[in-house]
Amino acid sequence: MKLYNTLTRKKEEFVPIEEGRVKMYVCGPTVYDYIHIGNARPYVIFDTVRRYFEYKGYKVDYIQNFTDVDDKIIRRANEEGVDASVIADRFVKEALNDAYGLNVKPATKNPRVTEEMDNIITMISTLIEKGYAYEVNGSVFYDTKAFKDYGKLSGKKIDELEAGARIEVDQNKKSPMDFVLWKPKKEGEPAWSSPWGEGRPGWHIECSVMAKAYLGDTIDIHAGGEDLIFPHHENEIAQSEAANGATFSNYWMHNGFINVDGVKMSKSEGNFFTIREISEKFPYEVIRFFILSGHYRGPINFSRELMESAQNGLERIKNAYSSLVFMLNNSDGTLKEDENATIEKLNGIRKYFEDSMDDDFNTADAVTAVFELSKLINVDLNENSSKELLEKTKNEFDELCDILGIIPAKQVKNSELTEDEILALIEKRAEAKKNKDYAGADKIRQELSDKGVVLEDTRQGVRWSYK
RNA sequence: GGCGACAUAGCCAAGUGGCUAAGGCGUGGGACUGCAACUCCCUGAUCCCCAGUUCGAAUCUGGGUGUCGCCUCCA
Repeated sequence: MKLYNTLTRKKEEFVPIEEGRVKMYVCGPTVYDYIHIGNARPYVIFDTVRRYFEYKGYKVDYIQNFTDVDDKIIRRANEEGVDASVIADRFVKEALNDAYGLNVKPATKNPRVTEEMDNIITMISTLIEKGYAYEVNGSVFYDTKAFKDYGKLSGKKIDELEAGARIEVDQNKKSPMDFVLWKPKKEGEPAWSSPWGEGRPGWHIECSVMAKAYLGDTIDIHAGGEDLIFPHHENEIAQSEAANGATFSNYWMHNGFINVDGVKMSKSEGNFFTIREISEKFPYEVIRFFILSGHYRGPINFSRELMESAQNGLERIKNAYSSLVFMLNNSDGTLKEDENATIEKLNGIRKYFEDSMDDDFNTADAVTAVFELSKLINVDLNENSSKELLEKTKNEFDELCDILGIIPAKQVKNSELTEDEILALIEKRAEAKKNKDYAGADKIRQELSDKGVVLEDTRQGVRWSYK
C-alpha cells in the first residue's frame, strides 16, 4: 500500500510501527455549531482509509478529538446565556449524529480537551523544563526558535514567516512565530487551574496530548484538512517531538478542500452548508458517495447539480444490487461451466478495486470498480445464473461497498404493509394486467407506492422494494 | 511578497512515457415495455498554450496563461 505523505511530499509504501496495527489520529471539529460539508470530507475519507486497512487485516486504533474549549464556543455560549459546556455537549452529540448518518464507524475514542487537562498541563510543564517553552504573565508560549525542525511539514522557514507575518503580535512573545500553549483566564470564560495560574490551553497542544495519551509517542498516521498543515500540524510536531524526544507521526495525510462555486466555503462568503441542511435535500449516503467520487487530495466543488449527479449514480448501483438480490432469491445450483468467464471478471474487478485503493486510496477508481460490478450484474447475470455465482457476486459487492461505506440495499421495512400483504397485492395486480385492466393495475401500483413499496416489472418478473 | 496545488469531453473525474485516453452524470438516437421504472446498445476529447527531451508524452523538462489554496480561527 502506498500513501502520499505530506511530510516528504511523496507517495510512500506504508510500513506500520507494529505489524498488523495502524495508529491513526484525525483532527476533529470544534463543536460550536453543526458540522459542515467541509468537516464531512475528512470524516468520510479517513473513515474509508480505516475501513480499507481493516479489510487488509489491520487492527486500527482510530482517535478523533473534539475541540470543546474555544473562542467560538464561548462566544456562542455567551449569546445564548448558557455555559460553554452546554454548547459543546450539544454539538458533540450532533456531530456524532451526522457521523452516524454518513456511516462513519465510531472512533476507538473521541477525546475531548476538557477531559485531558491533567495531560495537557503535564506536557506543557515538560516543554518548559526542556527549554522549549516559557511563561510570561500567566501565558505560556512555545519557543519556535528552540525547535530546529520547525517548518519541516509545511516547508516554511521561520525567517520568511516573520517577514510575512501580519498578525498583531502579542508583546509577551519572544518571537512573532511563537504560539500559545496556555492562556490566562479572562472574565466570563471557563478556566482550569495550572502552575501558571487559572487559564485554558491553546489550540495546538490538545492534539499532541491526546495522540500521546491514546496512541503513544509515535503514531503511524496523522490526518486532517490541508489547511491544518500550517500552523496546527507544524506546531503539533514541534510540541510532541520536543516533549517526547521521538518522531511524532510517520505519515501525514491531508484532504483537500470543498469549494462552493469554485471558491472556498466560509461563513463570510455566505456559501456555508451544514451537513444537516444538505441532508434535508439529499440523503446522507449521497453526501458520502459524492465525497468518495473524487480523489481526497484534490479540491472538490459542491453544488446541487453535482449532488444530483452523485445521487443518480448511486441509484444505478442500488438498482443493480436489488436486481442481484432478486435473482439470488429465485436461484439455485452450483457454478456452471460457462460461468467461469464471469468469475474471471469478478476477480478482475476486485483487483482493480484493490489496486486503486493501494495507490494512495484512489476512491474515485474504487467507485468505478463498483460501477463495473453493477454493469456485470446487469449484463452477465440473469435468471438462469447459478446460485453459487450470484452469491459470489453478492459477497464481492457487499465487501467493496462496505469498504466505501456505501449501503447498497434499499432501506428495509419502510411500510405499514406486511410482506404477505405486499405479495398479495402484487398478485392481484398481475391478475388485473392479465385481464388488460391497466387502470386497475396502476391503481394497485399507486396504492403500494403510497405505502412505501415500489414495483418494477422486469423480464424476470415483478421486483419490489421499499422506497 | 514567501510557499504550494491544480488545468483531461456539456458537467464531474481517473489515468504520471507505449495497445483504439477508464468510469459516472447529462444530451440525442434506438431496443425492451400496456404505461412507468429499471436495463441494454449507439452517441462525445486537436488531454490550457508554446518550445524541448524521446523511436514514442495527457504523462518528463523549460517558458507562458489561467484558477485556487496556505502564510490569520478554519476540515
